[in-house]
Amino acid sequence: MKNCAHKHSHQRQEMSALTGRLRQQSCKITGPRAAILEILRQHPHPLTNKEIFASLPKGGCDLATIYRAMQLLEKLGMVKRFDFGDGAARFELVGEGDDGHHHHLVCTRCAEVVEIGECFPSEIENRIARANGFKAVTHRLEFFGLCPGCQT
Amino acid sequence: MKNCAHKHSHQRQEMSALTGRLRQQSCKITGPRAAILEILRQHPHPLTNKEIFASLPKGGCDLATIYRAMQLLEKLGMVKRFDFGDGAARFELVGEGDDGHHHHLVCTRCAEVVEIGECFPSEIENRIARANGFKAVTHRLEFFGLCPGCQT
DNA sequence: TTTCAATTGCAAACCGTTTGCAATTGGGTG
DNA sequence: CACCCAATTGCAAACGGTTTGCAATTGAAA
Repeated sequence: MKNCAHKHSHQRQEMSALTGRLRQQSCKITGPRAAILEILRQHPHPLTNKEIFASLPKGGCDLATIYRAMQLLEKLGMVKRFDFGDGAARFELVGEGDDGHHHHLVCTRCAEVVEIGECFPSEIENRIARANGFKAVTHRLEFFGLCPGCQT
Repeated sequence: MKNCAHKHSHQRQEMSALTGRLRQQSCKITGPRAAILEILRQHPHPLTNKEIFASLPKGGCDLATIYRAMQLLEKLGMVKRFDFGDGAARFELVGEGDDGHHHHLVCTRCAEVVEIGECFPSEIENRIARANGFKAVTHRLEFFGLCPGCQT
């Protein structure tokens, strides 16, 4: 299955590399898209569409455009969608060749997010898949707790 | 942390035990609530509010009432909320004394759900918590894949 | 049976997300 | 460099799940 042992290279990707990936798919490099990619580049953390919207330079673009851009980027594998269970999707830029699979530790009080290197042991996942006859099994895993600052 | 080794006793709970738990909290045993508990008793699987609504005998109750009932039951720990990432919350009855913590394997095509006995190793969870100074750490974990019948 | 807080139904409000459509625009082409 | 058209955007309306205000209803304690 998935290999979770690799480092999640969070070194900022070059803008040219990002736009190149778009161009390869005959997608236009528009103002809104460039601005969105720039925001994602600057925030190595999962961002909601609304947060991206708020971070956009004045006169940014429509919220709907961000939703559409994130759908596109996700489909192209340039962005990974995360779900912290609060009803809002979050996105993180993914390195080329990487699948972006990793997990987070989220503070249930202040929403601080820490990226986690650990992953669910694939031997166990494989066993679960086999035991139930499932194929192409992945998992969604997030941790929740109280961060140092929020422990009363 | 959590003990994941116990069996998830899915033997149906007595209706009287359920209503008793409600009564203890000075909550009324109303028609809608009894009907909802009955549905949950009969379905040892995560159900959405809409599914509960649809399973209700004719002339059931308002959808809003179900939402309110599930909120109450969750607060009382009688029901556990699950999130399969499709935007709809799902609920399962929880045995008395149990915390209901467990996971599922969900078919991404037909939505079949299998309950999983395995859990994320608590030693690893503890290590993650300690390493980041977090307290009271839990996790949300679900598996997704193609069930035997959906593998083309 | 009386009584009152708890609960319900209904409709409107909310929130994140999607979509139809006309206007705009990137970027390959001549 | 001007042209052209498919790709993209803004805007507003629609959507699906969930919540809420309020007046009417109802358990169950006394």
